[in-house]
Amino acid sequence: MLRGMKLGKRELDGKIETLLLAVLAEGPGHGYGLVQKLNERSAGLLSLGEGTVYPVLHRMEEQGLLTAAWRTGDTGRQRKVYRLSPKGRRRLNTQRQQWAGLVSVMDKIVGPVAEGDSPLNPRGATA
Amino acid sequence: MLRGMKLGKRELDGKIETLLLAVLAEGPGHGYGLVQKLNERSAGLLSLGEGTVYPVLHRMEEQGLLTAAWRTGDTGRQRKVYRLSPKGRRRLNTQRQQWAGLVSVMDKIVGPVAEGDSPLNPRGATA
DNA sequence: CCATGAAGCCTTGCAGTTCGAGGCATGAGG
DNA sequence: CCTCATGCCTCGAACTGCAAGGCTTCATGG
Repeated sequence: MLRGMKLGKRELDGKIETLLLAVLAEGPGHGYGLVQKLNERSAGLLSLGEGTVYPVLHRMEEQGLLTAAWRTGDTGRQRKVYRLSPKGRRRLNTQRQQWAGLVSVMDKIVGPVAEGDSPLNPRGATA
Repeated sequence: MLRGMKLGKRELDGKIETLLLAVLAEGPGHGYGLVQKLNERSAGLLSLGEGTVYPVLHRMEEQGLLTAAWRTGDTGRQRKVYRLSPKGRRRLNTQRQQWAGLVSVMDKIVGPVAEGDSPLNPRGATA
């Protein structure tokens, strides 16, 4: 099977924050779990390491987008559970708009992304 | 008219190369003109400076994606005219795929960009 | 003649981001 | 005891956009 190409190294630049905000908007979560959730949902296109995500979470907490609390999970293990703050929710909105803006620009200049033209389903691979 | 918010500072990260490839795929052009073309076509969302674009062009030329030639334009002025190389054309393809991949990931996790939800046409502004 | 502004090109330094490598601790299962 | 998965963290390298600044030529107006 023609494996979908992974995203380029810097393809994600600036988007990880948005992704985290979106996932946390569905409910609280801890770092390690968030990494897995993102990687799984991306259907193989993403393979983030923890070393990539943790600094982002710290930055976001520092900016007041997130609140963190230590919780003892089901396993009796200590986890740092992050929760979206009101400010974070607002940020998610503006991030969504900026993303829409980028899509708009790319559509105009690079051309729209055709249906079924994603790496998951490249043209000519399906017959 | 309700002006659409400009893109965030780093929103473009990594995409300028793609934009340039796409524009040059339509025909050769020189730096200064390319900057204007991009800014105009973006309908106000982009406002790139030359200091941003020139280094990218140099990098791309160095990588063999572009070929450059000094030409005397209509005004009798010297211009450095860039032209897409075969390698550049291939790169454009992979860039398009990666972009499609990113769109796919963002769709899955952040949610799809609704029609007319771009900063150019925000919801609730159109009647 | 001189000033101004637009067309054109360029470089340098700063700041922000991802990523890989690496390190530390706990609990479960062999 | 050892190893693997969970779970957290930090550091340095590499890349990128951006602002600021500088250079030259041509056309226009005073």
